[in-house]
Amino acid sequence: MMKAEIISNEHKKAARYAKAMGHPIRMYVLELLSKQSCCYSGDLTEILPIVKSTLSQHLKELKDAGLIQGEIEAPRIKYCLNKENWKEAQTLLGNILNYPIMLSSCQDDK
Amino acid sequence: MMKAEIISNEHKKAARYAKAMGHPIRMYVLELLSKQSCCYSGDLTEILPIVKSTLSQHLKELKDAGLIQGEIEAPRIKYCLNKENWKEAQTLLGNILNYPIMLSSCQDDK
DNA sequence: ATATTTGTTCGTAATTTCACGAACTACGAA
DNA sequence: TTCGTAGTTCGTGAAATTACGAACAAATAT
Repeated sequence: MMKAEIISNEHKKAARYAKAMGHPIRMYVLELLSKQSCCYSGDLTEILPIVKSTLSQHLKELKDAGLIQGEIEAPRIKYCLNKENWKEAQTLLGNILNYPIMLSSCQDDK
Repeated sequence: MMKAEIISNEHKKAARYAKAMGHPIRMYVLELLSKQSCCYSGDLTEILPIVKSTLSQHLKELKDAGLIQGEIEAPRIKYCLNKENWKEAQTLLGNILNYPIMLSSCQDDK
């Protein structure tokens, strides 16, 4: 049995989504989109403490990870969640996060 | 109003947890611990396609992020979830992931 | 006392991430 | 056509990530 197979595609996908969420700016954008359906990157630039080229990189990462999608609404770009993949992220990450916590045999860290 | 304040401590904490989950090996370990209460790093080394020093680094990252804790059980080390922080991760990430998906005005990506 | 087991730390190297400013593209408005 | 607005891409640099093997530390076993 190949060692590598222990890591399933689901582990990889879940990790990919988690990695995309692994930055405060990107977490902010995702939270916003989970609550407000869409946003414009211009508005984000005005609010966030980074310049537009940096924001563009973060949005690209979210796009590459499949979590958001952009639609041209000239001259701006409207962003919203990629619903299909967002559901997958909910499922994959939820499977891990929402598993009932077991009684562990490690001493508690107070 | 300071731009930087837009990013809350909760965004930062959630991103920190997500980042720690953002690698297939670490995702595997967390999934294992969410289902089986504890594990030994020696057993992981035998199963995972990385050498022990690399595994040690990944476990350290999970520890530094607060998601797991280790207890010496000489000559081995027993790892389990840090329940308190795991619950926090469930809450913070759940708040974002489990928000009901809104009807978006972006065209669907089929 | 010496060897074995278990895991961490160190040194190294390749790659990726993050951030910025400057330059560029695309579009609509004047 | 020329100008302004909205974003992306490019070039750069600093720092972090990922991985490995070698060396080390700590405890147990022989």
